[in-house]
Amino acid sequence: MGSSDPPGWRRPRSYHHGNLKEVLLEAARKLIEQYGPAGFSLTEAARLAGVSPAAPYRHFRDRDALLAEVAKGGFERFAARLDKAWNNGVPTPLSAFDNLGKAYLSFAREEPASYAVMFEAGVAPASAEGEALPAAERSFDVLQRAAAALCRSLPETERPPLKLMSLHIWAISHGVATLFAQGDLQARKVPMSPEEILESAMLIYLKGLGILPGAKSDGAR
Amino acid sequence: MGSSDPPGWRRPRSYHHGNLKEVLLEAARKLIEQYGPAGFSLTEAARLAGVSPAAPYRHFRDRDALLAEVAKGGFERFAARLDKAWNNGVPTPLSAFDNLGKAYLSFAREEPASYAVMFEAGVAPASAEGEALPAAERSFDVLQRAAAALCRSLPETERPPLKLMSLHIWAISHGVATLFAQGDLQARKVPMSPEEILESAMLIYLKGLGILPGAKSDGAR
DNA sequence: TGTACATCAGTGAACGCGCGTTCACTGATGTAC
DNA sequence: TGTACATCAGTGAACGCGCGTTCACTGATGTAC
Repeated sequence: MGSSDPPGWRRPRSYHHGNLKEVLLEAARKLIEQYGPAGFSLTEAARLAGVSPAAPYRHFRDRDALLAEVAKGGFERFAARLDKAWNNGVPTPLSAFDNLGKAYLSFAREEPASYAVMFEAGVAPASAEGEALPAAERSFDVLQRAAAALCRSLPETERPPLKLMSLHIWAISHGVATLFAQGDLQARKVPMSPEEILESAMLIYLKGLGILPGAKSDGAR
Repeated sequence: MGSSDPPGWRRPRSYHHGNLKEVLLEAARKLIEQYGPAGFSLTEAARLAGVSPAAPYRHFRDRDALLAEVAKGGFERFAARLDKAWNNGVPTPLSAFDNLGKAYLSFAREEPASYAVMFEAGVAPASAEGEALPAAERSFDVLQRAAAALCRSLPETERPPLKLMSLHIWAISHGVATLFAQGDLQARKVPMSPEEILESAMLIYLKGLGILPGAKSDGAR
């Protein structure tokens, strides 16, 4: 009936796949998850998508272009999830910050391939022409806005340099994510969950900044 | 004159190389630094060492065995350097801890290939049979001893779980090392050195634990 | 000190394989009239 | 509504390449006597 098909999604019919680009990206992510960014093969991704090895070249200039799109898509979803989790610091900056950390870890766990391509390989994400801020910077921007909001409870003279604080938060999150939350060699005999490790580290860090009150024994004072 | 040659080191003569194993490991590290652990090729390492592609098989069972030895050697040097930097907490735990962090970063910078194979790829380091504690655990053990020493100034009731604190320290160091200190895409438009980032993060973290005194404005109290 | 011989550490040619990429092609789709 | 045609998105065969690995080999080294 309708003259226009529903955009983006079609059942694979016969000759024309209709959905190949997205399917190839997903196949690539699956392969990268197993073999790493350098171990991934365009031919095998095509095989996994059920098309001939030449088919991907209708959608990507070459192997590197596909990898770059994996990174780009990853950064976009990453930025979106962080932003949503932060939720403008509502209801409170502290609870929102906790959500932000959890979102960071769950992205790294659910999309380990994207995360690896984004931060590990020397792959520069394909910069979409029309985009003002690359998604990578939008991700970092969420962290920076969170840091700023957390600092607002502090007298101005005691606030740390915003950029530096954001880098700290990023480094701690990234460290926990890559050491403990990445799939493969999961459970390094570590009895705690990545979320517990990250949250406790952040609590101590925020205490160190004076954003949270100090040790419990101090409460009696 | 002497009936026994100096062990380990000989000038490459003709047919017998004398030093091939170590040279191959170094060539591998150089290649991994450029192309990553999965992009490294045994054939090219042999070429770089100036021997035929079959020669490596006199020293390593296969490609994976060489990679595992890169990891093992890396962990050994890593543990040794951390241990030396920590120096049993002398002269003071705080200054020694600072040295420890710097040693962590300089290892990651000077041996990025080793560091990548150690922590990035799914490579299990070849466990030398006679060794009690694998070098990987000895590395972590240095962090744990440092954490313990730092905590000694704290009343027992306020000490954090040692293991957790060590994981925090590891995660922060690893995060800074992989995001900012690894060679390739150096300088992510970050105006600070990795050392500055790590040290400032650690200072705040230690303040949060009560090991260091709080914010300056507190000093007047 | 000299010789015989086992062992060690290389060579170089060859193999089968999967990869990235290209090419001329063809079937399906969408649009103009 | 129907037909002609341009365009899009696939096919499948082929290429050259570098890789990991093996094999029979050979030159150098070290040891026994």
